[in-house]
Amino acid sequence: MDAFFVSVEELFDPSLKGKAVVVGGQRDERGVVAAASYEARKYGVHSAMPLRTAAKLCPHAIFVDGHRHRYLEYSEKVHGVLTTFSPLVEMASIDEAYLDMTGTERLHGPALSAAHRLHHKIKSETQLNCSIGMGSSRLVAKVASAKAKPHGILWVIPGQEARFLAPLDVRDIPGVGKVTEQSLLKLGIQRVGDLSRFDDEFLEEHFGKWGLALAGKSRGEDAGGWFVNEVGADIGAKSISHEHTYNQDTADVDQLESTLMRLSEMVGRRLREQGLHARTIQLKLRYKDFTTITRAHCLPAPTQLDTEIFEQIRSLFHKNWRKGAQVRLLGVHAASFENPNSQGNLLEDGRRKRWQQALSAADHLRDKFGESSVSLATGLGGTFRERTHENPVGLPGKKKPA
DNA sequence: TCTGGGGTCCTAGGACCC
DNA sequence: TCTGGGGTCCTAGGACCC
Repeated sequence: MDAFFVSVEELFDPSLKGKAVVVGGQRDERGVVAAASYEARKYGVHSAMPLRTAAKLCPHAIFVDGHRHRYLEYSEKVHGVLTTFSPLVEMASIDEAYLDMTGTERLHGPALSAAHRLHHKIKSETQLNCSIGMGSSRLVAKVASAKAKPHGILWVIPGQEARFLAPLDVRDIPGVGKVTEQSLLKLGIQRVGDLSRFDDEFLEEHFGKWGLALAGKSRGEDAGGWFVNEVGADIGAKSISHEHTYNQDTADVDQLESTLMRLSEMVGRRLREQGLHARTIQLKLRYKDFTTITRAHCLPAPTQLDTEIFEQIRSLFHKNWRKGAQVRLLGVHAASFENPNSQGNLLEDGRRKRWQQALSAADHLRDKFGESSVSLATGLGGTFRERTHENPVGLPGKKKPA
């Protein structure tokens, strides 16, 4: 999708159309640009740039908060259209998908004309622009769609893959970021064509497994461990996490613990929604100076309970936090999903079951009355922080009896 | 310029086991 | 008396993507 978040926001507020728009937060907030309109990009604004930098580069830009649920809703609409073109659809992200069009000629005609009809249908059904890349591998299709933007279609004819890629910057290869680009530059490799002239063994020596993948990519192949699945073989999530960056760094234990409780609840809730049980619980801690640590603990049995997650997180936090140090960010991460093997002792099982019931009741209440309607007390001196719509992470406020 | 949030994959070392 | 080789699991960190 082209400038997806911006385009969706324009549907909700048509006055944004044609203007410099930055999605991701307000101009004076801590945060980065999630998406910028083409108008804003003219001023050098791009995604991942700090909001404050964007405000300096483009002072007249309109800053809009992100609305994830809106994007998910439109992503689902797009997905609906895609499935009418091929049964093999793989959503690669919220605004990106691969379609395997092999064998659809009888139904949709030649792939290029199918692409044109898809282009039209996406626009008429969602009012959004997209770009389409066509190729014999995912890599080629993805790079082609990037080159087709905005609102274009680009077909790389089979056999022409290497020729299409050769003049492009290595940075255009998905997976090559700043670091890899610099390492390649030191070897005199700037374009994909330069890369393809080195043999596989040389690249493997320098970059290990990744070097071998790079060699394949320079020829337009997916091989190398990144894109080996069949299109449409969508795999479930491997981890679930939530994190929060404070607008002001803090060293207030109550506030920090309150945030960890909240994040644990959010992770627990999503585990239950997806019927998952996690064995590894990880804390993320970023200090004022941006140094970041992660500390994980592996549970004897997988869990989806807020209380068990928070218990681990709380202990990891107190074992690792430099007392009094200003904290910028906290995160809670759950991974190593396993089936719960209920062979613990019966007493524990009964206790867990009751928690399970209490939590799904709480989940229901949150569905009905909003996120802030239910919370577990953190048990800090018999009080908890009130959370309101304006104060979603439980910043210090008036205290209520637990 | 002062750096979000939610993910995936890879590397590497240590513990532990046979 | 000073040591192998293969495997798995756990933990920490980092590159990268949208």
